Amino acid sequence: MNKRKALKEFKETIKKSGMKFTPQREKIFKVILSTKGHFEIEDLVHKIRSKNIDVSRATVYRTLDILKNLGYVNEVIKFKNKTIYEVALKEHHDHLICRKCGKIIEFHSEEIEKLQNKICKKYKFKPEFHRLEIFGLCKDCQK
Amino acid sequence: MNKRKALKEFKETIKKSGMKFTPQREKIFKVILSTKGHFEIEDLVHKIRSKNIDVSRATVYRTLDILKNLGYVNEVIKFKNKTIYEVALKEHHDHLICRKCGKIIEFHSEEIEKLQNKICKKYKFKPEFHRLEIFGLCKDCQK
DNA sequence: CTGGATGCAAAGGGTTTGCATAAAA
DNA sequence: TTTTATGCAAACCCTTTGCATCCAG
Repeated sequence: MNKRKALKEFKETIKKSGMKFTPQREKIFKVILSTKGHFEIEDLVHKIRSKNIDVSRATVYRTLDILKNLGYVNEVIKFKNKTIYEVALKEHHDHLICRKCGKIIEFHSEEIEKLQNKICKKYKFKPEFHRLEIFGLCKDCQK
Repeated sequence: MNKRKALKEFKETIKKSGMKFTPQREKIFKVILSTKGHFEIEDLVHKIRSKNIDVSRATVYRTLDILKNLGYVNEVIKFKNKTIYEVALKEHHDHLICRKCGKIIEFHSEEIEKLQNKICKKYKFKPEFHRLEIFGLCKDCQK
């Protein structure tokens, strides 16, 4: 999905949800769209500030919460009391997280997903989303 | 492993690591041993207080950190900025977490573990531990 | 004795919130 | 005009830390 289209869709969704489409929300959304991979709120605030865009930290937090509820971003993990997010536009995937350098490698395994569904069925549990994080040492940090 | 034995082993481990075996550490360890399933620090503090045991919150935090490093407890998840732990005496397992009532169901799948190892090999990643959390609605909360 | 452990209270750091003001609709 | 959003700063909450005191080894 291209950015123009995504923005338009976001505008409509926001309005349909009874909220207002403000310049701040537009700006935050745009910055997130241009973000590759994972980010934390502080990153966002700095990125926004460096573009001479005026949005308060509080608004960034409030908007992130909205974006999470609308499904535009996912909370990946709470690490050292900081929340790490990711843009939710790509396909679902899981993470290998290097304990040493912090690198995050994404992977996807249809086989694992299938096994998860099997387990949920067994417990009559209705899955909505999941997180699989494998911590360890990446290729470079094993040296 | 019974509690007496676990405590003895803990005492030895603590000493071997060059730390002191204090009454506070003993008390905290005992309370954790008698804990079934998951807990958060505040639970621990209250449990300890209700037994008229004097241990400061700071010491509980410091001891939990030691227990984590020694492998006696695992950090399960950070939820609403609170850390949830579990006793690490049982076999490794993963979690189904009910988004509505907060219930945590444990499961284990050897098949999933094997697939994970396969993936790590592919990325030349050396896994140390992992977390698989499936969020959704438990049997009761689907009604 | 002596160095690590404890308790207290204060500081930290990310996140949330109350309130007056601003601006979408 | 009405209602929701913003900005600011203060409040929150979990967690960490500095320091004087204590105590296990």
